[in-house]
Amino acid sequence: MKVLVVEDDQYHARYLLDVLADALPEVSEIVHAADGAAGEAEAEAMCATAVVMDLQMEKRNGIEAARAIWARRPATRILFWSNYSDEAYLRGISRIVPEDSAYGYVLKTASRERLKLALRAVLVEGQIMVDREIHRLQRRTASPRHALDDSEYAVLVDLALGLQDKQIAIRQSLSLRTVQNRLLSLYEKLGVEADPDDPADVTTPRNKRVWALSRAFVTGTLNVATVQSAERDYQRRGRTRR
Amino acid sequence: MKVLVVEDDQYHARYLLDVLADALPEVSEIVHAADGAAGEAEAEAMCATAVVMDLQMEKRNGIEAARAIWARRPATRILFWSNYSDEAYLRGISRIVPEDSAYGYVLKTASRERLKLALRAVLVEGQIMVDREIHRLQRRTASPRHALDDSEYAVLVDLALGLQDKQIAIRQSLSLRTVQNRLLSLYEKLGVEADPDDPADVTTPRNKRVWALSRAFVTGTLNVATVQSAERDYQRRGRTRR
DNA sequence: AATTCTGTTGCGGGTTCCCGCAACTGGACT
DNA sequence: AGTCCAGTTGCGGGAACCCGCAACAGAATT
Repeated sequence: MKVLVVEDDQYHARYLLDVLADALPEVSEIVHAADGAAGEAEAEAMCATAVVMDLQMEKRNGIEAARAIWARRPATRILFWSNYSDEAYLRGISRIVPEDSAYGYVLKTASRERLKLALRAVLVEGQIMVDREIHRLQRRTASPRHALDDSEYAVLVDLALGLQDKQIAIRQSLSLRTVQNRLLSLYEKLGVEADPDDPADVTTPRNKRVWALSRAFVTGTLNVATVQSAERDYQRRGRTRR
Repeated sequence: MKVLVVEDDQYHARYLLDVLADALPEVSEIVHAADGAAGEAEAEAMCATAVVMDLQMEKRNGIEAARAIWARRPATRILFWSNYSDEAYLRGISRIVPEDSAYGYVLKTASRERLKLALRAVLVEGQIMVDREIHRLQRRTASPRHALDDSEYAVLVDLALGLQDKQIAIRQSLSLRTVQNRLLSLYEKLGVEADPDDPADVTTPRNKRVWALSRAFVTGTLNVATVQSAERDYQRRGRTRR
């Protein structure tokens, strides 16, 4: 069995290689790639069936790399290993994971034992394994209170690009007023609303649009990697076409 | 000599303690704190004269912790050790470093040798030492092209809070129109401007306000920690007073 | 079939935003 | 003094934004 490790932090990579050798004696070959692009190329070159993938990397983040790998070989087993229990990352992953393929998500704060367990469960046994911490986040995301449904999320991303309501409406094939309704529920769910007890908030209310974006970043609903991807996507799709 | 290490990533902390013991044999006591708040308390308790500080930590970030420590003991020598060459962090640091106190900034990507060198230079010799990578950023920040002048930065932070022009004007003691001028230069420096070749950008231009905020996050001019601090500050100052 | 609910859409108005134009200030250089 | 220049401020208008109100459709419930 051949395992590919994609991780740009040298200390984490060393630790990971160590645990990997320890936990999975049946591994015949371990390759280490130091960024997403290299990981993609290496996965193709070595025909990796199992990958351990960091999410936050300089050149090309783990989600984009995983999507590319899965596009070629949907059966590849990928264990994501990350610092952050970031909603934006989670949303990104659940969006790209193919049907019937094994994957996992372990936080870097997990113990060595739990990491070993996850490595075996996902890479060898082909199970799905998600860190309990993450799973809690997934619950919360699915709960009605602060949940962002997919269409709301799409509007949020367009908002982050700075698009105005009309353009969002066109891109999402909705009417202007509907987009504005989505924005209203976004504001509510992100906790963007004037405090009735604060006179300043009432007389000159805050700009909800930027406030919402700000809160989306702070709460981890949105992150920089997501926005960058969206921007690239917009440059390609939104402008050359149409 | 007593050294305090404030670092919440266990692997990095272990590595750091190892290098520290190796590089500085004259150290009599090494204490490790796992987050900013604990670091602050520990610095006070052990009368630390030298600190190695991570920037990005869960509970309380390194900048706030450093400010608290320096407020009590301005002579404390602090070496910041961080993953990111983030403009927002750099700006935060240069804002709080006292006159005549030693500090340093080393990236986690630096070699073991360079880290040892920095440890000795800052903690023992009391020099100022900034990673070349960071220094380049500082240059760029100081260069006229993309530089954000302090007052512009203040306006950017207020914008991130969602304040409208009028309120920013009040907080900064400026006229409305001047704030708008600051915003104009912000837009320019953050690269927020319609592309004349793109018909979509011309007919329905993007919302500059949110676009600028978005770019500020992507370029690292602003980060989540900064916005959170600003929000706390606003809740306290902007509303109870006035 | 009647009804409630949820999501979508149009309309209209009050507000903020973006920014061109013009005037004024204070400092720097000739 | 004269002149230039960068920074600040007022004015005004067109566009976008926020959102209450109301109508309508389809799905679910009774």
